[in-house]
Amino acid sequence: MKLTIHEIAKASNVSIATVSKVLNNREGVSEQVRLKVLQTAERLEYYPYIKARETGLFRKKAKYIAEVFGNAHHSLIYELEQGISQVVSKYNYYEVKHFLSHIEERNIDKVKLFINNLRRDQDIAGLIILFVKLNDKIISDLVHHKLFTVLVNTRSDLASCVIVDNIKSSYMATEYLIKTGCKKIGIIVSDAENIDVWSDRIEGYKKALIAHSIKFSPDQIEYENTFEPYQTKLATKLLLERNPKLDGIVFASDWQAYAGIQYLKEKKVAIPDDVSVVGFDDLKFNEFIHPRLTSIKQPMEVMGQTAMNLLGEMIKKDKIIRRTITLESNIVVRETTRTI
Amino acid sequence: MKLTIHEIAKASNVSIATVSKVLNNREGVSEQVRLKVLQTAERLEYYPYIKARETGLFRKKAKYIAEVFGNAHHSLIYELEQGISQVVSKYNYYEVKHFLSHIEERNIDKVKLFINNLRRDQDIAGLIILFVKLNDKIISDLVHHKLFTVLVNTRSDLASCVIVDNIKSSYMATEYLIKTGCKKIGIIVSDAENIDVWSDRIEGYKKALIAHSIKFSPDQIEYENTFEPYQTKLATKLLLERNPKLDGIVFASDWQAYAGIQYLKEKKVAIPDDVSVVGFDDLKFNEFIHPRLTSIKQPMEVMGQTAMNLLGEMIKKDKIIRRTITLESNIVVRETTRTI
DNA sequence: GTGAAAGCGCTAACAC
DNA sequence: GTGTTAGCGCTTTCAC
Repeated sequence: MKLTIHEIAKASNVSIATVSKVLNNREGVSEQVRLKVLQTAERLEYYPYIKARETGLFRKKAKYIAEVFGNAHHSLIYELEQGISQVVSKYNYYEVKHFLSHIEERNIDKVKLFINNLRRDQDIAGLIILFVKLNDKIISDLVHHKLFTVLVNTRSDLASCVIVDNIKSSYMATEYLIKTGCKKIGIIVSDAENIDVWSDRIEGYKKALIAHSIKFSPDQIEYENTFEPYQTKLATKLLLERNPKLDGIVFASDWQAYAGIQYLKEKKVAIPDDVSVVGFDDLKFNEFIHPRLTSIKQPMEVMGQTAMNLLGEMIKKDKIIRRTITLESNIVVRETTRTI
Repeated sequence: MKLTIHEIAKASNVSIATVSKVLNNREGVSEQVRLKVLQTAERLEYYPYIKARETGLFRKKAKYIAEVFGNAHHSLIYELEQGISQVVSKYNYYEVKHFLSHIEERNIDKVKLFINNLRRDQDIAGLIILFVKLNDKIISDLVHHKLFTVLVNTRSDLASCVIVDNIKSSYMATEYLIKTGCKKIGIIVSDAENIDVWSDRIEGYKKALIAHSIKFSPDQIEYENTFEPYQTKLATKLLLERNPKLDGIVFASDWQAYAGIQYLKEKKVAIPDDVSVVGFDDLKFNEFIHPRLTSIKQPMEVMGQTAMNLLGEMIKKDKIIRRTITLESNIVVRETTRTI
């Protein structure tokens, strides 16, 4: 913290201005001086104090992208982050600060407070918020402060969003079960309020049943928020007890499906013949579980790329863009469902 | 970027010094003025420019912890990060910047360069390097620059380390197979050079064989670096072909074990009776795979906590500590091994 | 080709 | 209680 350009200026018998020029590869310095300065800088192991550099008039633009993650399986976070990073490196002077809200004890209010505070950080070039449902007030505040923001996996009319149509995806999952002959289909889903994903998946599920004239009753929905295998098995048990003729289950996440499948296997329920199962997320493990899990795959990596590209566009044009990009999901058919 | 204390000073008819006092809750301002300033600040939506604040003489201490991750399964990264964050929040003025090197295309040189560059960032309070094997030069540079550093999952005499004894862990895994009756044990392991973990696991494996007077030949080692299921299955195939009587396999990671198990099942090899299997990492998924995977569990979360505590101690005492903390691992016995 | 001086936004002595 | 002023470490005119 002590070594400044002054020291190295003195040591090289030049002015601080000259040192600055050399260190920044500016013109107008004789090769001789340039070398001398460079050498003493090297010798003294001088490193510029970046913040000071950035405080000046000549201040560089804001420099980093902040990502704020809500609750999600870390596999998804990982893939999303991969996508973001790939694109960020193209705008290569940005770094990414990564904030995880589940670290904050899943406390959505803390997340909101945190995001609000982010506005104060004038070094943020842009913000990507993932898996966090914000109210309109916060979003409009962000927009109002011209903090470029892209929402991933939540919808809002007030900001740019990158989403997959979860209603459609869930419709697809449910319809696939119907087409493979399921007559009585249940759904196990979280109702944590922080993201639209869950409610959308319920809606898509219902729509599919209705579209195929299949009776629906609220009994066919089981809510499970903990994502603990034990709890999920319990949820599966309850769902089955309430619906003895159940022959298909949509799990709103693969991780929950694993526990559900385990329960079914323990009860000697044949999968897919007695009960078929579809999950969501298409985790890599799906290939290893038995039977291999049919699941809805969402293009997480691409979503990350898309979000960052959109953000990059805003930053470049220095203008808020309000665009909703909906990406397609697809069903990866494996062994927990019968063939059509 | 425009609104500074000058503007709000002018708007409130006071000096910038007064504004600064109010905004920093300093004494010596009349309630009247304080209120007025606060109100105009609110009205004009002023936020202090943090960097300028930190550039002054009065400069705050360095403010963040940098984590640099090498290659590891994201489950492990997640747990480690959890541990770090839990402790960081106790030193609550620190934030964590999180850097992932696999984003950098697994290029270890880039990681090293990156870490070297980190020295320049005088705002770093401390550095936690995980799953990256650094040469002595870099480490001594870090130390020399008084950049407080803790290494996780790699050893070095030059810096503080938090590790588990992988030789011992692997010995434990191998010995367990021996005790359950395995006579011919192979190991499938990565030989990526970036961490000691792999070589240690080979060493522990060999030691166990020797200790129990079991013949070892290099044929019993199969290297697999890609972590691709297909490649790992191939590795398993090769290992079995070279060692027809093989009745036990140590996989140096659970993820690889999954693929290996899948291969064995495809070949109708009974697990654990024909071939027993032990993995490393104790991923959560182990409960769901069939047969449930026996694995060596390492206390990732605790390692994160320990590393951050150690770093915190250095920062607090403003002094480099060179301490190696070795945590214990344990074997979680499930169904891929026979009972003793 | 080189250096003096101003200024970035902020805080903290120290006058008034 | 309030304002004046110096200074943080750096870059950038603009004279010399």
